[in-house]
Amino acid sequence: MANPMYTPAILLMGPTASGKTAVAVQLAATLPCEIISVDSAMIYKGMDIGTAKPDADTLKRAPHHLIDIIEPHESYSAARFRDDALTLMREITERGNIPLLVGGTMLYFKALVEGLNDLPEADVAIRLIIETMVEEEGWPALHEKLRKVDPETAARLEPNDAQRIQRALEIYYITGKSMTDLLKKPKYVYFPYTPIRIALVPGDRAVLHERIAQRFNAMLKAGLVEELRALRDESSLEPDLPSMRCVGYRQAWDHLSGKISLDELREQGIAATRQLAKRQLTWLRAMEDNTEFDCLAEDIGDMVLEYIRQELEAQIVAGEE
RNA sequence: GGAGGGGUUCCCGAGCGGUCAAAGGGGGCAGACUGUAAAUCUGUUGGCUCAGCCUUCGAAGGUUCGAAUCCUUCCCCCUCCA
Repeated sequence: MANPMYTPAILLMGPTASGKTAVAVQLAATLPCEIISVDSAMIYKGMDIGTAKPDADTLKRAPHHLIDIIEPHESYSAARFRDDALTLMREITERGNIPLLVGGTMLYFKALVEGLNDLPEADVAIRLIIETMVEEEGWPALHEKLRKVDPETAARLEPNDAQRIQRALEIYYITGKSMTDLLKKPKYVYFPYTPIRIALVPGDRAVLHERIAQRFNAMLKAGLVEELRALRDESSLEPDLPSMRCVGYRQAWDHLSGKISLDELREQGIAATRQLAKRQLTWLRAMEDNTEFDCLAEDIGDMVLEYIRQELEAQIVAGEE
């Protein structure tokens, strides 16, 4: 079916609690597509409640790729996502289906479509060394070190931006080259698809905030704290793991450690979710070529479906010319 | 009924005669973002015709050149003794 010149892929983006899953499931029920999750939290096995993972029944009706692919003590990356997603997209297309990428991790979308430069992957040993240096000297000192080997990157990073300073130093220690130099090399963008980009955006932020609060309360009722307790019991987890820094789990961890009360967990968890949604909206505003839909609209699913149908038709027409 | 403590900008909370539109934190808002991204970081946060002016520190008076800061009365809240 697929015209090799115009292989469509649907990108469905939106902040947390915008109802992406519901729309995706509706699309999957109607169109010949397969869902790929674009979500840096749903990748973790056993983290179901706090990540608002679709339930077993939904997953049965509308299977999602890239959910439950690693353990909470493991880590993932934008680069791995890109590889995984491209592999899946090829398989899906070969089956005659359309890849439907759904999620809120905008860096993953960006890495997928725009590609990544050739940079070394994370190195645990080197990060450990850098962390030892931090304990002795602090981040501003490391920022100074970075300035000596990569002044351009140092100039654009704040002396407190621990994560990015660590990454820039890591790149230098592994390759002997500055991040600046490596980013200057042209990247080879492989993305043989014509994307249909859809952004689900709330027309009224206050309503989204209300939804977020209700959903977080529901998560607590559903046993978020117990879920985390069980995870901690069965494997040795640390609070600084990427999985344990996910919204909700981080606060639940503090609660289990006795640092905060249940009410504080509720309040802080809701606030952290709102802040996440805001950052996601900032990403969406910065991205060009998205077609926006008000995720609070009643018939949002139908509207998106209709739009996709039109776009697919337009692609076919364009392909025949 | 008696003895104390307190009411501060959206919230918590510092200030205790001028340098206070008022520290700090939270929240909000805006932004950044290349292998941790649900992460990490930055800016901003009374109003306006904006290098100035106006309105804020429970309420109303008063002292003073000048008060969120001192005095008086009143209204709330908390603790203790009855």
